[in-house]
Formats: sequence, structure tokens, C-alpha cells
Amino acid sequence: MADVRDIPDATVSRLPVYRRSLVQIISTGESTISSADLADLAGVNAAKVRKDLSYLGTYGVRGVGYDAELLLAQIDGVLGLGTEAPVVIVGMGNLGQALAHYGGFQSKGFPIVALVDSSMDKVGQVIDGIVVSHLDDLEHTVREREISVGIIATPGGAAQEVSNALVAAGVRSILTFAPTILQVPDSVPVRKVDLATELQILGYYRHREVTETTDSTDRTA
Amino acid sequence: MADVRDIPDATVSRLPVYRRSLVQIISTGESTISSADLADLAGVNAAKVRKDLSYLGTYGVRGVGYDAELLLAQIDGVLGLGTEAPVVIVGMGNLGQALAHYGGFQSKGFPIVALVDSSMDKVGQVIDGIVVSHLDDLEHTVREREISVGIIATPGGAAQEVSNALVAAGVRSILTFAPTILQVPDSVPVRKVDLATELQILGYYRHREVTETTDSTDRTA
DNA sequence: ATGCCTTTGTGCATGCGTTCACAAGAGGTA
DNA sequence: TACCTCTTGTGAACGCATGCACAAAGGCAT
Repeated sequence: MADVRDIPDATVSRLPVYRRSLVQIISTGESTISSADLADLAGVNAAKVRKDLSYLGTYGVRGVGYDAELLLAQIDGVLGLGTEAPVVIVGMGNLGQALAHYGGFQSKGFPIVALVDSSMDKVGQVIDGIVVSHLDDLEHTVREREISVGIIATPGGAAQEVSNALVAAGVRSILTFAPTILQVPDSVPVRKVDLATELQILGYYRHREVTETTDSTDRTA
Repeated sequence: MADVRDIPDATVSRLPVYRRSLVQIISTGESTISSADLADLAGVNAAKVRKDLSYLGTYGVRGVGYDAELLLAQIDGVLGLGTEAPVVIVGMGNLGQALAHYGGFQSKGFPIVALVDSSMDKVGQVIDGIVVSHLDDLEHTVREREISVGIIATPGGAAQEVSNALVAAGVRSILTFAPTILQVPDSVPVRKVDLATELQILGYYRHREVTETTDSTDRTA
């Protein structure tokens, strides 16, 4: 029913979670799964699962549930996981090197095919079997390897410049770890992961708890 | 006006962004900043900035703007950044090691004071000046060092067990990189960062673009 | 002191996301 | 075939978040 272009953002961000749950279910030999069970695995409400899945077109069978394999294939189709999306990581500091070694990308259809840094100390080094190339060669590298995803793991100060270079080189989407607001064309989706921010957000809820405890103590006093 | 306990989640998650913008502004020597300028730096709408800041109590001056230093102190207070929050990282694989080396935490008030792994290969190693201790000693370590934040950097299969151990040891909040739905008491806030999921979400928007292009091509054909 | 200009704080309307609740549909059983 | 059970798909209500638009308020110049 709904077109693949019309899926709400909130739903899209849950599809990978459903996907992982499905992989898990399939590995146990189950061939169908109900929205209630899928909801449990994904940690969400069952009605939300059904509504989310309804955006993919209808693949559930009333009284039975969803065909796990079929649903997985459907999600993969929507997420574009049918074809591999080669990745370049820019910035070979601690974070960049860790990402390069991290196996979680390759196995999920996002092979890391290039590593880039702007420092001559790093260029030429071999990390995880890949020779680090220079930022100046970015465009050539991206075009040659048909890279579609750029990961920015540089300090904040360099992020916008790197982002510009990635976009100019033809990268189709960007994942950034830099604590910076990136200006990019609307056609290039960006996701931002900011580790310090996450800790600070936790700080609020942790701190709030302390405040409440202190308050109740004050109240009894 | 509003109590520190009543700040909406969406606002809380933006406070670190405002904070960073303020630090930047202050470093340039400016002492006041308008909501419009802050909005530009933070990449959001000016009205949203004002509404967000109104939850902290009123610190703006009409016709002038906000006192940058005062606002920064106010945000720090809400986020509980006045005191340091010691951190333990569990899981010394690639990601855990990178996080241990990553300087972004220490400088932001989240010193990493302990590293933990369950493998004897890792226990006893010194990473970034810290001796890796065993998961079995977690409770002791957490209590002794008064650790309030736990970072889970283990494979998904171990995450729930580690989470239980962290909670039992008295950790107050958790940041997890494991692609797993964690069951924790409501009193322990959890933030989840899932790198593969981020790439998959990007995949949707990237893929969608392709679909649209293909469609328009088809239409002209 | 007065008036103008700037910027805040917020009421209100709109839109998105979530959740409930139930009708409709599919399959199994007698 | 007819009924019963199970589960989906979705209409509708609710709540949160966003953003506009404007009145209130502070400061500065004259």
C-alpha cells in the first residue's frame, strides 16, 4: 500500500532493530513471528510494530503472524541492503582506527574499502589491511572504489572541510562522529553520533535522580 | 520557573549542543548571545532555543540576549557537570580500547578510571595507563572508585549480563554500544549507540534517492 | 524623561508519533 | 460447512514537539 518513499523517520529508525530481531528468530528455526513476539524482542509496543510494518506493504497473515524470511527480505529491500555500500573512514585517530578494526561494519554489508588522513604520519600506514591514503586523494579514491558512505572521525575543527570534500567526491551519505553541525546539501543524509553528548544527556537523568533524593531528604528535615 | 526535573527529553538532548556552542562563543570573547545566533550555531530554530532555555529558568535579557557564562553555568548545573562522573568501560575489544584511548571523555568531565574484560588475555594489560581488571571484580571496582557511569563495549551476547553486573555494582547510568535491548531498572537511564544501525538508517535515505532517480528515469522512458 | 529598537518569553495552532481498541480476515477443527 | 480462535490492519484519540507570531520588557540614544 504505502510507497517505499513514504516511510516515517521514526519507523525507519526502528527497522534495523526489527531486522536484528528477525535474524535472531530465524536462527532459532522459527518461520513465522507475531507482532507481539517481535515487539518483545525489539523492546517496543506491538501496535507500533504492526503499524511500522504496514508501511512496508502488507506481509502479515491474520491469525498467524509474519513470515520471518519474507519480512527480513522486505526490510532489507527498504534499507537498500541488497547491495554492498563501500565505506571510507576519514580521520585515523583513535576513533578512526578503532572503527577500521571494528568488524561490525563489514559483516553488515558496509565493507570499509578506504582509510584517509591528512597527516603524513598516518598516510602510508597499513591498518586492518588497508593503506591509509591522503585527504587530497579523497575524490579519486571515492570515485574509483565507488564509495557511497563516508564516516567522519576527525576532530571537530576539520569536520566541515572533510564533509565538503566527501560531498564533492560524490559520497551519498555521511556518518559523523565530530561534535559539529555539518552544512551539507539536502540530498546527502547525515547521521551524527556524539559520544560526549550521550554522556552529558545521561548526566541529566543521573543528576535528576540525585536532586530528587536530596529533595525528599530536605522535606523530611 | 520550571523545575529542573521537568525538562522535556527533546530539550535535554539539545542542551549539550547549546553548551558546545556557548563554549565556542565564549572563546571568541563574546559575553552575550541572542537566541538567533545560538540557534544558528546549534543548527536549530530560534524559537526552539528560547523555549528550551525557558525550562532552565529565565536568564535572558530582552533586547540584549543571554549572558553566555551564566547560561553555560546553568546548563552545566542541569546536566550535572559540576562534579566529575567516573566511568568504567567493560569490554576491551577494538571499540573498548578505542574508547579508552579517546580523549573526548576525560576532557568533558567523564574520566575513565577503570577498564574491565572477561578474557584472561586482556586482564592485566595496561591500556592508556589503566590496568584491565576482571569482570568478576566489577562490583569491588565500582564501589571503590565511586564509578557512576558504565560503558558497555562488549559483543551483544554478553551485554545483558554485563548490564546486570553494572546495575548490581551500583552504577547510576549506562551507555551501551551493544546491539541489544537491555532490561534495566527504571532508575538507571540507558543510552544506546548502535553503529551498524546508523549505517542501515542511512541506507534507507540513500536507497530512496536512487529509487526516486530511477523512477523519474522510468517515467521519461 | 521619552521613544525607538531589539530580543525575549509564550500562547496557539499544526503535525508527527504513539497507543488503544476493535472490526475484519485467515486458518484449523468438528 | 459452520464455528471458533488467533492475529493483523487501522481508525481515532491523545500527547509531545515544533514553529509562528506577537505582546511584554529591557536598554540606549537623544
